[in-house]
Amino acid sequence: MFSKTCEYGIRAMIYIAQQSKNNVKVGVKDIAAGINSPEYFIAKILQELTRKGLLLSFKGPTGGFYLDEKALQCSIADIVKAIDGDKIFSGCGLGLDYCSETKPCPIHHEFKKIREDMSRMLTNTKLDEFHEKLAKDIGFLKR
Amino acid sequence: MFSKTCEYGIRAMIYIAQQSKNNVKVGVKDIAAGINSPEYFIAKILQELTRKGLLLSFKGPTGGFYLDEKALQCSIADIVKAIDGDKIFSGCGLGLDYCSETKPCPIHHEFKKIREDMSRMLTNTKLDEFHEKLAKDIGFLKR
DNA sequence: TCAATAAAATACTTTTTTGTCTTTTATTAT
DNA sequence: ATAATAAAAGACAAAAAAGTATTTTATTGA
Repeated sequence: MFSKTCEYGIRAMIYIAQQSKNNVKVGVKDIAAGINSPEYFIAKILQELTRKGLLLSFKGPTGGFYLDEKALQCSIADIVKAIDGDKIFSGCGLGLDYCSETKPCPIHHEFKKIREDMSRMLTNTKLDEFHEKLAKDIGFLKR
Repeated sequence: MFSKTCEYGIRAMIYIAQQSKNNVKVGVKDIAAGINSPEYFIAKILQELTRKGLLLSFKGPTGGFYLDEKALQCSIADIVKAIDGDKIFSGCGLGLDYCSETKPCPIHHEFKKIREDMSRMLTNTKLDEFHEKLAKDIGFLKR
């Protein structure tokens, strides 16, 4: 469904959202341990998300990654688009470049509904939901 | 969504299903041209599907790939499982190994419905549907 | 029988994805 | 000022996916 990069990215963003409850910035090491991902790899992913403006960061001691009120409005769909692009939202299920309503592939219409449901779900799920969630849920971002 | 290998595989199977209307075996070259895929690559994929019993083939002159009545009962889901495995049907959206009903990831329940819809759709779509379809539809398997 | 045909098997190359490591830059607290 | 900290940047390595080419085996029709 999503690339590994994207899976790690979503998990990290949810983790950071949860941790941002108490306005605390979290470091890469902490995040990697929290979501069970390779440390250097997630670092690269988070830097990319920061560059794209979905995530905030601060260098130096007491630094780390964090989300402010505005960034917490980010949806899972935003993260997926930033990392995997929008193939999953608009691409043809059979990989055809010019598949469309007027020139549909054999399973275009069946796929459409599923893509729309997924798109809606990912768009409606925002990081601030996880911000509210209790600390015990964090464990479920690992393994 | 699916790997490139899987996309080509599905397209080829649909193409063969359509061509099997008149009990004609189709060769790799014909299939590659028909679905606009790399020739050697689709050959390898079809051999794998044949080995797994989803597709029938015959060597030598007048040989090629074909589907009999039984093989035409194959669903898109069967093809996906044979090529990409069942990650898309049962795997966690965030890539967690032990995500489950009792230990769900933060978006487990939202994902569940989508996975189920997709699974149902792919399972209910069988190759013999395409077998019935008109020849003009074939163009929509390319590009 | 034998030349032609077409899939099967297999080896190989390229590209993309995933993952690791080192150096640089910004920031803080002493 | 400066030592410590943590992200940013960028180079590098390994693994997986995608794609290509060659050789072998089975089958047919002349």
